[in-house]
Amino acid sequence: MSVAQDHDKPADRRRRVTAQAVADAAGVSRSAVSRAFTPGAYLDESKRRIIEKVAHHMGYQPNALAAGLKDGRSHLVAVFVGNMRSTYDSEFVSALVGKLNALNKWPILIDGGDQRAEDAIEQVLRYPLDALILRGGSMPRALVTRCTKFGVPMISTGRIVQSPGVDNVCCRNADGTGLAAQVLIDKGRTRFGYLGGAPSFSSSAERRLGVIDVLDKAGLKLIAEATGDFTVETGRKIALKLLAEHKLDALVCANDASAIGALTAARELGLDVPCDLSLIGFDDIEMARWPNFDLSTVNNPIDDAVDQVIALLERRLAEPGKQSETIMIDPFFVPRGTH
Amino acid sequence: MSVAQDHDKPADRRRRVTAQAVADAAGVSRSAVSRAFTPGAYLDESKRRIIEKVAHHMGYQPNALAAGLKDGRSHLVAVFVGNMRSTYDSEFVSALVGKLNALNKWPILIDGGDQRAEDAIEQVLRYPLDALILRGGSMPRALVTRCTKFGVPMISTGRIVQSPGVDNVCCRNADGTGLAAQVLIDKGRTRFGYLGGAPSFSSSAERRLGVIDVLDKAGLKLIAEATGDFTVETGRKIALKLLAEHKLDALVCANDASAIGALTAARELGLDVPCDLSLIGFDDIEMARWPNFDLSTVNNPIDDAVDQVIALLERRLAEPGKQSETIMIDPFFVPRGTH
DNA sequence: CTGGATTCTGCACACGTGCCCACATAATGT
DNA sequence: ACATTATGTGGGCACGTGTGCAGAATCCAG
Repeated sequence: MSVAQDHDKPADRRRRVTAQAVADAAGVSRSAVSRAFTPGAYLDESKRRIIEKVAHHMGYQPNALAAGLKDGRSHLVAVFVGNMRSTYDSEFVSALVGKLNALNKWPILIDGGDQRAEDAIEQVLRYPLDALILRGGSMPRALVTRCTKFGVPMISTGRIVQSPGVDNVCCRNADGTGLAAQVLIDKGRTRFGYLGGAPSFSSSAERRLGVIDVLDKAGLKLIAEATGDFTVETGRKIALKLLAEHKLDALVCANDASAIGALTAARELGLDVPCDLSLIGFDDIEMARWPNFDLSTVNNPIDDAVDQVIALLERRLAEPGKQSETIMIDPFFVPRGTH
Repeated sequence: MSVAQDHDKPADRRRRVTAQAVADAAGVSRSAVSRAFTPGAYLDESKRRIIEKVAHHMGYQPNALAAGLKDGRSHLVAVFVGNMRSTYDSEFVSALVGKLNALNKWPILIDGGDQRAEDAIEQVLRYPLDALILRGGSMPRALVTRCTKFGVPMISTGRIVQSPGVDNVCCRNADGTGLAAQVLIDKGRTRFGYLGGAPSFSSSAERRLGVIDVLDKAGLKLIAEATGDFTVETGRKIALKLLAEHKLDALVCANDASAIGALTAARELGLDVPCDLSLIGFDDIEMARWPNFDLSTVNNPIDDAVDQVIALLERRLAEPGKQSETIMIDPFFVPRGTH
């Protein structure tokens, strides 16, 4: 039990295997070990093989903290998620995490829904982050400038942040709902309603305008509208009221969750969807495809958006001082059974 | 443009503000700055205030990489998620992330569903992780031993990993489905079916046994069973077949998603739930509460489980050599409209 | 054998911090 | 007045790595 380790430290807490230990065991210098783990480095092939074998056996990997300290690049990326409970955000983050992993960038998740989110950001800035990715939600202006001051590149998606040094990836929301509205107009619908999300979210406002503009060109107007919070439960509650008070034949919703809530409400009220009422969502989450919903909706392309975020990240790392960009993504209509 | 920074380095890439820079600006020693950011440290109060002000103005925070390198504790926690698309796992991770953030532990997410997950784990081990948390899914045995070799404490939840140095938090699955089955028996149901998940997941097997044991005590047997993959789509497909081929009056499902699929199937087949058929899920995800499902289910307590994971983490960090523990969580029946 | 070219390797520095230690100053006790 | 204690401060080491540099080793042609 009291047998000492190779080194004479008290070693109350077991430390990591170090490059020096591997070097000693393999009978080479520490530099050689370091080179064995550096892709383009100059090292005799046979020696490299020996070192790799010994290292694997001892359970050695270069310490990423030390490496990051050396070259100022941590490979850590903070991901600030507005609302992790939201289905779309959750699908988005899932895709994002997968692609970051594949790139050997490590996503640190921060729950923006939490009260202490600001504090969390402040704390996580202690790491020299490669970037901070914002997914939806709203981050206080002050925090954005604070991050810029720390020199952390920011990439926002789902909400445009107008600030020098912040790159954006965003969906052409108005185009999306415009497409949907046009389909309904072509079908002969005339009595339109809009079921929005929280007004502080620009996406809901943009989507609303998309409907209004297209209606306007056709000489039509919104007959009724109401504001929810992007969730199924609230969507249902709001829609029950909206549909009872107004005789609508078309309802465009700010997102799929709201639309699914509205669909439930319509059925509870005895309305036949799509005969009596056309119903359209936004996002095209997996649930929209379920046979019991079969929701007509606007696809908000996750893979495209994530790819653009990754591309922006790589460009930004290659050229830290570059002009900030805003990439727009084109949504498209997905016809299913509710329109 | 060619104006040099305070220091005479070429500074092609802008570096972080350092403690030395703050010390120079505030007219104190670097040690003083360090102390200003160390909670219990000895420093004149007025001096501390000055330093804090200057530091905030310059955008200084201690570099967590350097600090971690120094004391061998990175405050990073890898979270390996079996399937981020699963609703329950996503709710679980959301809760876990929130509580880790509150503790100033930073969760690095790894998507276990991805092909390259093994490689990702190998790479992320370069960071001296405080711990590795496994949520569901299945991690290859070899990787587990590899992590242990690296001295990274592991906490598994949703699936018990029998290995020295791995702590576990797990639900008493059999008890849960047993409770549900008993309720149905008391209601007079006799013709039971079980809709399971992938058999490689121990949770599904345990839940199945829970039903069988209770049926056995009542002199009953499973009439039919089928195996899905925990998703709504597959649940529906399997249930369509199962319900068409057997005249059941009770169907216990391995999880809520399967149950919701089965509910859809039952309705498509014209069955009245709960009159003709009692249907019970497992997990109690948010969706189970939606009025259009109103699913009777077994609550698989997320908050309790996450709290236990956090507690285990803290105990493990306080005493790295401690015996590994297995904490069992008690699920409970949630009566709603489908039984 | 010798000089030069080529291939390989070890030394030592820097990255930014926390903390121990020695020391300086102020406060207190005899 | 001096000894002793409390309080505050700066110097410097260690954490583990990547890499420039100079020098060692090897090889080849003359």
